[in-house]
Amino acid sequence: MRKITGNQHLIKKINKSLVLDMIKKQGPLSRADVAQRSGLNKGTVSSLVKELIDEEFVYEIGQGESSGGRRPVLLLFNEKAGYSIGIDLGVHYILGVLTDLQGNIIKEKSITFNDKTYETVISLVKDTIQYLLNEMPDSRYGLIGIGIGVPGIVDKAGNILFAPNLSWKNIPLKNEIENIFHVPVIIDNEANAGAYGEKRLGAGQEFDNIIYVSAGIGIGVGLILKGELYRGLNGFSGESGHMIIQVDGKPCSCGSKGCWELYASEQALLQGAKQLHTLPLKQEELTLEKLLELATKPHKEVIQLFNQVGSYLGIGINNLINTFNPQQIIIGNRLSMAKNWLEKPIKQVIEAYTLPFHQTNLRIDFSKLSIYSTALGVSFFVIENFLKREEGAALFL
Amino acid sequence: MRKITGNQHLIKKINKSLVLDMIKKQGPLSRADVAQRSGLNKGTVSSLVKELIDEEFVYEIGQGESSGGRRPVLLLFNEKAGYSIGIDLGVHYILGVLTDLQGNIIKEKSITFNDKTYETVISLVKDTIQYLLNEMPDSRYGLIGIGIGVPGIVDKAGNILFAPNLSWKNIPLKNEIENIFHVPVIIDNEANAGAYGEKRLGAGQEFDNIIYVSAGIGIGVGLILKGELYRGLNGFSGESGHMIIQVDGKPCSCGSKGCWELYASEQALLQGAKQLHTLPLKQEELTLEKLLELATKPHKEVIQLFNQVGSYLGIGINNLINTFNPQQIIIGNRLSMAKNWLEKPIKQVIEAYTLPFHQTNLRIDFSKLSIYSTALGVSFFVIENFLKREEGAALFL
DNA sequence: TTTGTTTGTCTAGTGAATAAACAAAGCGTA
DNA sequence: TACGCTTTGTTTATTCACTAGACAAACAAA
Repeated sequence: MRKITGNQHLIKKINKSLVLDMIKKQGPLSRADVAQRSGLNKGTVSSLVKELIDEEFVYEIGQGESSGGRRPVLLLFNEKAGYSIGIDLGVHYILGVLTDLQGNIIKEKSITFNDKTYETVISLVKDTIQYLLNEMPDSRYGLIGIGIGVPGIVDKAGNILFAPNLSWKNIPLKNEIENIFHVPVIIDNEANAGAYGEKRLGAGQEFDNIIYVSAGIGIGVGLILKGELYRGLNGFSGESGHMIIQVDGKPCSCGSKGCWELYASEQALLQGAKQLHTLPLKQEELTLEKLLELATKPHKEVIQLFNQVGSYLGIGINNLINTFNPQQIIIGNRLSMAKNWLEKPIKQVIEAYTLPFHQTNLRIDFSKLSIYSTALGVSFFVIENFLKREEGAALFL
Repeated sequence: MRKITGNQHLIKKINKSLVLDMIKKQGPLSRADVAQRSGLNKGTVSSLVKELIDEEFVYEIGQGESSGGRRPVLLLFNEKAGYSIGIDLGVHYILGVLTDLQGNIIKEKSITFNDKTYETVISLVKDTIQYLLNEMPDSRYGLIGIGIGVPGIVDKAGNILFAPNLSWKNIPLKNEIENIFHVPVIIDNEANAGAYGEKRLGAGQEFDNIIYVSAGIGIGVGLILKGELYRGLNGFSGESGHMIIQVDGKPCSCGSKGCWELYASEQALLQGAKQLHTLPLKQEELTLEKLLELATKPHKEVIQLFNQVGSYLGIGINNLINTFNPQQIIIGNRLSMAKNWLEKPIKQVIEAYTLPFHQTNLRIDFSKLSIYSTALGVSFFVIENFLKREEGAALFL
């Protein structure tokens, strides 16, 4: 049993990481700015900045305006010191992004697939990574890692335990990718990644208690609590799609009945559409995209369908709000494309049902990163992991 | 904007608190034991222990057995260095405990009341505190604080915003008690307190991700995530009793419909009992205690009633498990008295409905502290708060 | 008795932070 | 233009907490 003990090295890590974080998020700043804002001594800041410059995480961009004295030397985070790759592995598509250390997309590549066998898909993933790798500019640290978001249950060792919509089981994905590319690989659930993406780069940057609702074929949830992703005991948190909202309701493939995602997902929408006989579509043409087209026409019954799905989304979100008292709900993944028809019913349900105290200071937003939430999220996992290792932990944010 | 910076003071605080914690939980230990287990240098431990002895948090109990060399001096946590008072303010009762710093109950007092007006009840609370205060032994630090758990929504400033079952609104309880007794006062929701009590002193000591289900007149939930109590943005988390498990179900006094607690609480049980016309009880005699008596006879229909409530409890717990992936569920508050009839249906529902991955390494337990969960929980809040401050905190601004 | 081990203290040294002095570079005004 | 005042960033001396290692005391076993 080893406990964490305090020593000077820990202090330095904390402070160095604080300084870097400040330059990263609030830059350009002078050394004096950093000292003043952090409360650290000027000398301390100087010495920490010197190290950061040596490591090429920070550089000087020249002098700023004087306010009556010597002109400051402005410092900027060197977002081009290394690059990260994030892969959103969906049920029908792969979206890969190459990002710099600030999370800016340098290059992206997306493909769709129909053959879901593991061999086929994983080969496409490798191709995508290789393609992005070829496009990567030279830099001090090169490729710092690869992140992959998957639609399924992932354990903390990076194995996909179960991905129902891909029909995959027990896949040691992290090992496989690490063995090929020889960089750290992070595998996480698509909803967790999306939540983190929105928190760090998207709609949730100002908030610390966020529930990200990934409404796609099913529903997954990513929880940002106290500013950090909450993963649960084994990393399986967020399977709220299988929350029962209707006792003895529709049977679900998970073995339960009345699960939320049976009423509020893309699948629920398409099921509902099948029952409509007034649609100018063949059964095999039924897609979310087509329904969105119809809704814009506008097609009354389709809009009503969206509204109904929105109401059910609101029911589950109500449950989550009463339990978590979050500051923000972010709705992401494919259904967020239907914002125009979902937003109102969701908000109506919450206004009517959710406890009044839990509604104060609460925001309901839609994804800001749209299709990039997950890919950027995993990419940012990799970046933070890298900076932590290089710098020492970002203990306090 | 002030950030937390690292300095030597922080190191010392971390290490000192580590040493104290170790002696507290694993004592009696020698200085050498502490050094070896913590990884700290022997000299460092010696100097920290010297301070702790000066502050009377630790004392030497004499020599232990030698294992072939000089005999060790054994150290023990001085749990009598101060005392804390915890009050469980229920809907019909007040339970007060005086505890030492280890959470042992030195004295307790409970009363019941029917007049729920604030003035009456608060006067009883004050009497209870005063009674316990009179019983308190002399000690270095005396009364270190008072904690009060209440059945309602409490904000982070210690105001009771809303306690439906007491018909209270906007009560600045913390201020009022502090002004009388002049010690730090902590007010929290009854479920949060119960969760913390079980985590630190009861059934949850070994686990870090726990959901405590306080099943009383209504249902509240206390969340222990990553070993810490999660309170949400404003401190309102855990109102899962108002999770909708039946869309368009029974109307709830909160304005919503189909809330969990309408089907799975003490109130639900009594409602159900009212419908039974075969009971040898008058309407006004209907209480949980009477029903428990009947169940032991055994009375078939009453047992069935308990089973039904258990099943519904299982439904909501299923929802929480799928969302949180906890390691342990603890069922507490009054309904835990019905363990014999509730445990089986709860476990059956979970086995049948909850995702299999979420069931591995999951425990379903009942409260170990029984009626003391909440009172001990708030008392322990006070203790931890005190120890944090005494050991040179001032970390957070 | 002797030898080796364990405990706990003491001393010297290290690393990181702070305070304060200082040099460099600018502005403003007489 | 000259001088004083500000602001920036570096340097130096000091403080503080921890570590390593020496050491004395206390003990078991041979």
